[in-house]
Amino acid sequence: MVTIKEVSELAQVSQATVSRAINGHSSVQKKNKLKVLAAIKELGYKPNAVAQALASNRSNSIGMLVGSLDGPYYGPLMHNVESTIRKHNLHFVVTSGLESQDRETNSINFLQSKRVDGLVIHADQLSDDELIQVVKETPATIILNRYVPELALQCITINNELGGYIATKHLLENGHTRVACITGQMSKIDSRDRLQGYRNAITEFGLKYDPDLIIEGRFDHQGNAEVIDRLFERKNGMTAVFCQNDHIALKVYDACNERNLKVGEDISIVGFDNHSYCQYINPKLTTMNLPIVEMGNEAAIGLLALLKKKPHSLKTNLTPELICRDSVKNLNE
Amino acid sequence: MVTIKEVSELAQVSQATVSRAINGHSSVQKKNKLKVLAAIKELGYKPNAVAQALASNRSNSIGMLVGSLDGPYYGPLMHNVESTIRKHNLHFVVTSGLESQDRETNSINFLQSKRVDGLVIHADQLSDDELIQVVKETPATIILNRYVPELALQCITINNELGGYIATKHLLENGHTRVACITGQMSKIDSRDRLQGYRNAITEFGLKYDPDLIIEGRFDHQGNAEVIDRLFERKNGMTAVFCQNDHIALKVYDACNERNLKVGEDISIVGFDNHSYCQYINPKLTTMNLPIVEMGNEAAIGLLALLKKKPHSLKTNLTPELICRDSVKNLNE
DNA sequence: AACCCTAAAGTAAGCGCTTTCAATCGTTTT
DNA sequence: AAAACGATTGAAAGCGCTTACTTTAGGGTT
Repeated sequence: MVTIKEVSELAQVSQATVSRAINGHSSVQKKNKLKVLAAIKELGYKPNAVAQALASNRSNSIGMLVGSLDGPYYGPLMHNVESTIRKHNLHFVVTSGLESQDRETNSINFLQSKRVDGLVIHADQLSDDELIQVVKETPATIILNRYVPELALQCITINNELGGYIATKHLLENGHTRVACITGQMSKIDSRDRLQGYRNAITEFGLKYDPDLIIEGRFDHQGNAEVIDRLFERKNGMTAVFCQNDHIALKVYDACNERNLKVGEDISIVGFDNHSYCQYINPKLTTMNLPIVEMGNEAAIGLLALLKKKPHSLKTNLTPELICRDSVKNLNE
Repeated sequence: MVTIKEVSELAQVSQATVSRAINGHSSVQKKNKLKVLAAIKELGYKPNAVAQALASNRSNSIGMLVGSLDGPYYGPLMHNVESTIRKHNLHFVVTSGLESQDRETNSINFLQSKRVDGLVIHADQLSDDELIQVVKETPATIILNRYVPELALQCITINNELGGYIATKHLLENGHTRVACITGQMSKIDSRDRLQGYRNAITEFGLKYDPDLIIEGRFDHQGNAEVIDRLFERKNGMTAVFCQNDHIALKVYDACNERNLKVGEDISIVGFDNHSYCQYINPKLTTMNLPIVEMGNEAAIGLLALLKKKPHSLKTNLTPELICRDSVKNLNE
């Protein structure tokens, strides 16, 4: 590996001058700058980022923690953060937490040990305290999908309550009065928020909140089939169901098929997440689109502001958007 | 930030001993090791990975270049490489090349400047020469989905020819004799390989290769509709079509719908890629599954071997697998 | 012509760690 | 008991860069 020393010798200037030339510092004579550039080219010199980081205490890179490197949610999120970051000549490092607290802690330690200048964190398992601790070490940190009061200016969340409200309202506006809701795990704040949105809509429409219409499912693939069976067995007169995510909605499709009920006709469904398969299933699923792109962009913008220590006003609570497709019947017509 | 110096002072040993204790070197008295560990805990010391890397010329991390951080192909790939890598206590850094040569070069430079110990590269645009150059600087490099003769032992590819053969054979075995093939861009090696597999199968079954049945489409979303129209207009008597990827297959579904042809009945289709939506469309698409998981694992295993300079025998040409669903009719019955 | 300024360059001290080499010390060998 | 040895440790020299601090040189002042 060729070092700055060799460059300085070939260019016949000091290492300091080479360093200044590389980093676009003022006060380097044009003549010398050209000599340096020529030498760099001739030797094929590439600065050692490790040494640069150690000496300058800046790494010109930002780190991101996501739940998984795979999947329809994190993919676009990483992509959007990265592309903005990159435009500002910062480099991007991702690690995954895999919904394990150890892994999340470990990943953040890794990023911090690499002395990233900033951090974008999407953590499920870390406690508020831990997050506060992280921010203490890496002040330029943006936290996604979590609200920590002490870090209010650095948190970006999705307004799940509003999302639940919009989804439910859509059903109500289409004339449904018996709208069921299958939640995710109630241990998750997302589930509770979406359910609250559901309640808000129900109330707004002068209906009564009926626990018979509510059942707790799971966001992942486990055991929703039985839950849905139970919901059907309740004979609660439901004509529509708001599923708190698309996986659940898919299972309801299956349950309807088994019972010879036609989705979008006998029973209306609204999902949540706007998973890519929503447009391929039959009938196409009406669902809530998560503002992932927006979240990625906001995160990057907020981060850049933090790095420059500029005051910034983040959009901190993003609104999901209703995507109307074919799984909801309008009873008013 | 607390440094090794402070730890050494608190533990009343030299920095060298602290360093050795941290890195699990032999020859550190148990007594001292405990003192060091206690001091580390008390101070909350975290080693500065940047300094470590500079001093040791090892970073304990490996880099990966993918086409995009988003998407159903790269997601699992990253995930699988990462999980194996992580088990070996190495860290993982990804960057994306976005199918631009500049970006790919830039990304690799970034990773090399961070002095990653090894590299996994999935590059579309880099030339063989550039790849050889990269390997010269970072010998522990695995190249995905490319075959560079000079780097034969470090390349892992998917056997597209075999995949095309298997897909076509499946159709032939189901009694189809007029099997069309819609290729990707013929400028891409994948397209040519898959087509060659098609030819092999056709020949093996004693049929004649008929250019009337072949048409060049695109792997992405652009313009396949017209191509498919042209194929249909040829009135070539086709009863089945092998689509070189699932996007194309999806377009053929649309074309069939427009013509009131029933997929899996009037016309049989095999796709390629096993995109997640394949199981959600109607009828479910029979397609070739890419061995992405296997590729990720092989890459990681190969990389670890290279790092240890152990000889290794990589599985270098992985076989896609036929996933039978409902889009192929058996004419023999 | 003596003086002062300032832009540009050089010198050298780290950044926080690893690692070579030398020193120390309790043992074992003869 | 002297010599030799191996196991631990410490001292210190870097790793390749950045950056405060100094020096130099050229230009403008008086």
